[in-house]
Amino acid sequence: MSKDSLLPLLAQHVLAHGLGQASLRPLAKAAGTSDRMLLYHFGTKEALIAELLGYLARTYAATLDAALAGERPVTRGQVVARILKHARHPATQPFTALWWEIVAGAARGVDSYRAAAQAMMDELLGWLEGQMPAGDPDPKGGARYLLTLIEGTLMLAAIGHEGTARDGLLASGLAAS
Amino acid sequence: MSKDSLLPLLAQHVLAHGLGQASLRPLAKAAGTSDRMLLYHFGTKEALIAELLGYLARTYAATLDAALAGERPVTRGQVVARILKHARHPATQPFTALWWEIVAGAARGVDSYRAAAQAMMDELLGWLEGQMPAGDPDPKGGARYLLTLIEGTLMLAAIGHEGTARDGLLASGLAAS
DNA sequence: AGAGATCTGTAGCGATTGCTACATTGGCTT
DNA sequence: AAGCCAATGTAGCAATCGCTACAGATCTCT
Repeated sequence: MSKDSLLPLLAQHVLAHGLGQASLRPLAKAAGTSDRMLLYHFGTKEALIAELLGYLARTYAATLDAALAGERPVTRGQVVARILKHARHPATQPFTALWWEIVAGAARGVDSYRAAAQAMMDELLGWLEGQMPAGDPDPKGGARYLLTLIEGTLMLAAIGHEGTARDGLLASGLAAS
Repeated sequence: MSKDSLLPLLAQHVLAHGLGQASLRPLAKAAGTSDRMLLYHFGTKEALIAELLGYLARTYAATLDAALAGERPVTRGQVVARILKHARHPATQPFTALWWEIVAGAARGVDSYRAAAQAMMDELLGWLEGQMPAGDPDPKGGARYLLTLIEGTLMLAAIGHEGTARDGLLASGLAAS
């Protein structure tokens, strides 16, 4: 059992139970090994979390590529709608919950959290830029504008303000339902 | 030493060190008392955190009212600029870091976190509605739109993507520098 | 003044934390 | 066959966790 085969199992555990409550023994149990072996492989819990965050970022990138393929949208609203549909998909929900934990860690200045958060946002931003409508007057700025709106929407939804988020999007003129 | 006099000291400690790492003995030390007494007053750590979150929400509301008073802006961009200036103020930074922890808890479904997050967003939304420019065509929807944009901007800034956030705002047409 | 309620310190419990020392296994090389 | 080295289990350490039992202290009301 190597690092690489451990990481998916560890990721599954933190997706289900959160990063904050993740301690070595439960993690080991979920991965079918012992705390002793986790430290043997990763050296330190901190290093384990850092590698795990990296793995999650790579997984997120792969998920984005796979789930969001398709022909290029015609309007900005369609771009937003596609992302939101993906983010709200039940299978994505555990990841969304974890995302805010990563943001919290990044906001506190923890390097590995910040790196993972940036990597994921870079990935999403790249996808957005590539999906901007063909005749868009400002694809680069527009992608950043949409990213900002999307993340604000997801945050409001995360705390139970989905109504506010919906009305905000409606008033944006993007007319995503 | 009563609950009410304890809460500000406890709040100061979690603002400095985060909610996740807050355990009874350090909290008690910061408040000049003992873990024994914290449990005497609040019954349970969970109840303590819940009351603390309520206190933080009330404090946030008071801070907003105090810091953001002034004549009504003329453009939506000025509304956004005023909020962002407040959020970026050094004195607000510890609260901003804590905010994402609250969001993470709310996203995981913890009731007290969700209640506090909603209360704070209600407060901010109310302030925004009251500050929308006089002739605004859609003050209610516009306030929600601005709230979404603002929170997205703050999130990107929290993870070190301030450049992306700035470009997104520029492309929004609100022209907040 | 005496009785009861309120407040607070001391000590400790059982569980969990990250991590380590030591011993053992097993396969590979020579 | 001998020896070496990576892999793994067992046991335990000191620290911390939330919480509780017990004993004084202090205060209030009659």
